[in-house]
Amino acid sequence: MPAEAKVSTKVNKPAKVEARAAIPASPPLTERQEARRRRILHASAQLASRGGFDAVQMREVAESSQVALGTLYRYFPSKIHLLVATMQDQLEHMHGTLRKKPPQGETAAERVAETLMRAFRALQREPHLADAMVRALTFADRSVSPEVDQVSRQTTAIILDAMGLENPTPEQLSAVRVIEHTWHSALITWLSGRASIAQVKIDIETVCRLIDLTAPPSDRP
Amino acid sequence: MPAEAKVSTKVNKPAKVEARAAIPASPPLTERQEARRRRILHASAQLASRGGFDAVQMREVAESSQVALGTLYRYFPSKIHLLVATMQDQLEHMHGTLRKKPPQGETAAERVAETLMRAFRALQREPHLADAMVRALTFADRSVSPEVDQVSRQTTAIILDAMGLENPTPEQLSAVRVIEHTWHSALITWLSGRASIAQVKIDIETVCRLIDLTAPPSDRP
DNA sequence: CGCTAATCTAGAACAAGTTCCAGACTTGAT
DNA sequence: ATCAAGTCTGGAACTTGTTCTAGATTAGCG
Repeated sequence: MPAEAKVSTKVNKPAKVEARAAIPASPPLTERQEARRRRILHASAQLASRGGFDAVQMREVAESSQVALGTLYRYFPSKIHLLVATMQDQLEHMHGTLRKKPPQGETAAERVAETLMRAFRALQREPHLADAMVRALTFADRSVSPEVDQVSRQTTAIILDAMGLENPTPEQLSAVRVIEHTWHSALITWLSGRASIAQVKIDIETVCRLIDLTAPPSDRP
Repeated sequence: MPAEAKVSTKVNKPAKVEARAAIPASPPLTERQEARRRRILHASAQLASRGGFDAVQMREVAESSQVALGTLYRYFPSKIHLLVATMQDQLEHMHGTLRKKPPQGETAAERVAETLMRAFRALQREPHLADAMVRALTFADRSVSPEVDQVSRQTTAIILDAMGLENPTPEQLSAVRVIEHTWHSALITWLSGRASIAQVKIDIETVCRLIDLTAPPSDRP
């Protein structure tokens, strides 16, 4: 009965909307829909790379990706949703890249710091894109929680990878949480010009010390 | 030659504006101007307390504070500036309150954690206000850097107060920076419903352990 | 093939932040 | 008291995110 599979279910909430999870669950998209989605994300990243958050204008994204404005909103119910999805997309790349060349450090703390600094350098290459994604991430309200959570999980996975742990203790998970907090907030201070790259480095290295602090049993093989 | 002292100097930047420092420097305001400023901040906090960030609408703020829209924008060049100024205002209160009853903990880490949790509980009493202020703070771009920096300095002061240190070492200052990062980011996750109050507590306590880690010489009297 | 339900498109319409403007009002200096 | 310069006001206008609508298209099914 349907045509192209439903993209998302809209509800008439007074002010905000909800979204479709970016996880490969949900109704599967047809090929053309998948293509549209890709075009949109590409346009989003492209525009963001130019002028950051402000340069990602929904009408422009729609035009660039050859899609009607209404369609854009069907795929991504708000600008924030779009940018968070863009971030998910970029994060996947990043995780893939990082996997290939695991960090070299001796201790878990060193490896995590190294990994985050590597990611940081990647962001420095596209500071505007970083701006758009991070601002969206921290500005997101409850209606974007699932997507933001997904980003958070992905980040956690990257950090745990760097630590090289199978069964992290609750304490270590707490440390990872704090590291993520620091990572996000440090990025923001850098993006808004209130902290230098060197300062971000120090902050990351500082917080990574928490890992040593929470590694009681065996850390070295 | 002038009338009421100039409030701020506007420049025709393509998209953004700049602001007057909230620090008691800059051209001093006349009494009526001070009163206007106060009315505006009050209206802002009031509206924020109701519906959070979205409820602070510039037209409403202007009306509530009996000021023309153009005047509101002369005092606070953007909604973000206004909310950050509102935060400065609230932080001063908070710092005063905290000064009166210093934290009881034995170690510096305990005292800082206690202080932050106290602040957190205060925010819980006005979650919408907290939402508006914190969202503005993290969404602020470069044009608001001076004001955001001021907020950051104030927060640092509160934490250092709690630590009870006169001459913090660079290491300790790094720890304080990381604590601030964690504080802001943890607040965001709480406000957006992605972390529970208990989780925030754990994160704060976890990061505060960094203080012990960076207190080499003498910590106990 | 022909249907039917859902999707997509183009474009208007609405909302809130921000900018502009002309005229009334204040202020400090002469 | 008068004047010049800067402020404040009310309101229109512009921008960009978001919503809505009517009609054209598409996908899968009988």
